[in-house]
Amino acid sequence: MIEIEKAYEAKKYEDKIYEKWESSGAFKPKIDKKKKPFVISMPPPNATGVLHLGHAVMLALEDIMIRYNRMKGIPSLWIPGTDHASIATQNKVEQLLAQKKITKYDLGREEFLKEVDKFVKNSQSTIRNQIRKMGSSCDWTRERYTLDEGLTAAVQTVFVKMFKDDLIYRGSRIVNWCPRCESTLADDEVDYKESGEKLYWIKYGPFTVATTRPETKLGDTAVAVNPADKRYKKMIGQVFPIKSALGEYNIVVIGDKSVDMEFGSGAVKVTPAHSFADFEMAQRNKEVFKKVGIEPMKEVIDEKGRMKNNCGKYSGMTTKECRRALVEDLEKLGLIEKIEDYTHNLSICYRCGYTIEPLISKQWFINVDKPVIKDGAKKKSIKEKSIEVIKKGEIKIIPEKFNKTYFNWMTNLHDWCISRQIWFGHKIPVWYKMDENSKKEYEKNPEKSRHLLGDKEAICSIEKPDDKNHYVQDPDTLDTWFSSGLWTFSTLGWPNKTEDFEYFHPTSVLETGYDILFFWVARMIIMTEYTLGEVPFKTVYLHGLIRDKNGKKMSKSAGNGIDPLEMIAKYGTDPVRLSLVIGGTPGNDMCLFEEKIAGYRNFVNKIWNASRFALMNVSEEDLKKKFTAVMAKSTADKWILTELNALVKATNVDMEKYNFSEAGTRIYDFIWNNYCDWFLEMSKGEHKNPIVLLHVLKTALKLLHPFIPFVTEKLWELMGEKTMLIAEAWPLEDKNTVFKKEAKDLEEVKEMISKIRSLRSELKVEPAKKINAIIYAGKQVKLLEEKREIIERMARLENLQIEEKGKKIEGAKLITHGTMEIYLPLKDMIDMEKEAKRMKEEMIKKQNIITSIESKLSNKGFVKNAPKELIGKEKERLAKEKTELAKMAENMV
RNA sequence: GGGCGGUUAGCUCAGUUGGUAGAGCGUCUCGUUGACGUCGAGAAGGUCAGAGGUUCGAAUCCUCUACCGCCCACCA
Repeated sequence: MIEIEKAYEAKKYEDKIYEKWESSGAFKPKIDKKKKPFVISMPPPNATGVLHLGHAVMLALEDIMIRYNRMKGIPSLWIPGTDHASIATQNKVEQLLAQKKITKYDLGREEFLKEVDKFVKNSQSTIRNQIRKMGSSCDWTRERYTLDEGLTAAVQTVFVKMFKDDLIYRGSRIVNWCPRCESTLADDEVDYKESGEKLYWIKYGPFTVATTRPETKLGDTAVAVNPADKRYKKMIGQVFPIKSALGEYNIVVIGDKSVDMEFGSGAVKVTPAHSFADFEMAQRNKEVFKKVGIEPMKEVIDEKGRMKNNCGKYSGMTTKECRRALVEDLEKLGLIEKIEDYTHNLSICYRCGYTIEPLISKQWFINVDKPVIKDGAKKKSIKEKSIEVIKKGEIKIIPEKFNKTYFNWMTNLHDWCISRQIWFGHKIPVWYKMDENSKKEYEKNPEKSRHLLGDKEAICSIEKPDDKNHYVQDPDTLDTWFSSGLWTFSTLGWPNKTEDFEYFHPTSVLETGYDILFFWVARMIIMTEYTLGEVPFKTVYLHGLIRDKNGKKMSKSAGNGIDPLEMIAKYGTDPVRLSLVIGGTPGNDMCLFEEKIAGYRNFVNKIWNASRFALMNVSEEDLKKKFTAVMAKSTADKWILTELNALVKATNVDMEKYNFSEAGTRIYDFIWNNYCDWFLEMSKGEHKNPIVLLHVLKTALKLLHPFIPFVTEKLWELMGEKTMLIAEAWPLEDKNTVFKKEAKDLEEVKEMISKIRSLRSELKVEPAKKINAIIYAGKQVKLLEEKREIIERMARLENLQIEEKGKKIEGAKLITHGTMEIYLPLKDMIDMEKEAKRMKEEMIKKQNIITSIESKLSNKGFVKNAPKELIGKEKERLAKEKTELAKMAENMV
């Protein structure tokens, strides 16, 4: 008899257990070249703040995978880390400084970066603690940071390699520009927001054009029409003077298929320097511009979103101010035909929400179409290769539906702009030669002297050029996704040929939310295939977003967010983990609400109490005994062991298929229904077998450990185990513990008890009231005699008479159960009339079932095509239903 | 505009080679039975969005429709 506390108190144990795991070295895999390792690179949380539910679900799922594989004896490595998240972090620090009325320019680059580092160190330690709170069994000795020394070396090495391969180039192109961040953004870093705008119809030489951005009129160099448009066809190639508030200017008419004849007037004003579509049109019509001597690129908006000094009286105005002023002036000139309300999608910065200003800028790009990766005799572009690895199945995405999304994105990928005008990040390893004067000028104000950074004598190298006095490093930093794209191998020590890298790469699974499939997953594939010529991981597991009870996105502003840490404090980590895993399927969003967590807290407590009961019924001696199949004594023992074995088998299949929700649900069900409600209840009588009681429970604890590591570990300890559960071997099938006949017999007994209980309840017999029963058991007399005590206790019977067969008992209620007849003499206790009616209804139901099975079995097609097993089952069932109905009919008379 | 999902019990969702519709929560009726009221026993509740097709048999496969959602593109 061992007694433990009445309820599980997570808070009391969790931190201590985590420390014990960590200090035992269990998180650190042993390199064993004979075994294939299991590796997950943890998606590094941004170094900006705190853990949210997205991280929590990520940590829960990855920990399940890692613990499961570790218990299977596979060297399992889970590398944690953080991402410097250049723009996000810089913005955050800028905001904090703004509260003190300080700008980054007040501090200067160096001082500002010191501030950022301070901030990052602080949030990193917060994040570390939170990852620990979730019970994540990651290897902290290998923790990395995208901006640490080693990773910086990896970033520089890859950049130089790409530069040498001519894959990276610097060029003036139209880019997404955030005037607030004063930086470029990649195409997929642009968000769209529906916004109510005006559509201005402007008289435009011989045309009328419609635009939402009249201020860009100052940068117009053409009007585009569809070459098939009869109205304008003849004008293509001609030059027209256009009246404006700043006097006249010339435009050329170009023909381009992308112009929609139906929209507006069918003629579009073209501002190549400030619109992606216009830029492309100008590219396609280069020759036309050349012929008439018009320079297509007329830049009128600067990096701060203000009108350039070539804009006369509008110079210095913001685009918004300019729009207002210009429209007013055009109205005075009678050039505005009409103004309509119009809704369209505004491009905004995904980090700060500010309106994007497309403009021409000199930036670094990665050419995604250049054939550069050797593949046999051919060379393939990084784009082609990245598509191929998914097509060939070298990388498997779960769920598969994302393959299509991935292909679509990858196919339409344009050259990737990788330079950012952000201070915080990896500096670009390119050096520009300058004479002394230029250098002085540049250093005085780098922001305004970018034009001095000439390409001609630029050097790309990690080291500063020898002649360092004449070189200035590129002031830009790299897109944060450039470094996170290298994450799976840079964290393993690459570019050094470390043992870790050789052994652990490629990694096994990349688990993350589907929302960063493009941002990160796709870029990892690109970068890794290019750099190493291998995949970064073999499986991509994508989880869904966590939403609130009404399916709404959780957000601070909506106030519907759930803080995982608060929930952990209230209910413990284990329930939070379960609530994030069970009920979720890969790639699908999942709702989370507090009641759900509370429900799993109940489950955790249930396991605790089942263990409490088991421990109360075993001796210290029992704890030391080792279970073997021969220790199974009773039918109940054999039944639960058979069920347990089926559970182990099914769980293994689910775990291998990444069906964690189903695996979790199944174990939950086993513990609660099979183990607690039946086996434990049965064990309260004569048939007690402490060894089986313990063995089944301990096996279930092992299966549950990846899901709810804390409570299972604690119970493991309480069961007298000296080694930790985290390092225990994963349960495997044991055919010696399968007892088909006994399992089936016990199911019969269970079913019988249920039927008696059900009838009692329907007839409103008080639960406490003991009643008599006579069972004609046929061949099952022996079984029922063995289980007599259990049946009596669980069905609340006073006097149980078991016979092989006998006569109908007048005035007693009959329950038919296959060939068995159970009579309950309840005459005095029930309303016989009502009961007769109920009985009739039941018989009709039975008759319907019989009819439906009969028609199925007389269907030639069914008999011919259905599997034999199924036909056998149906026949068996028909016989059973028929027997039962006959008995009922007999009893009615 | 292009693509992808979803629609199953009052609510949140499972349902993996097509073979008698499931869970949790909620509801109702009982219950102080040797662990657990963070509990137990029992019950009610579903023409699986709609229409057609394939099949002996469809929630499951195909086609169409409706509604909801997401992603990509971005038309001035």
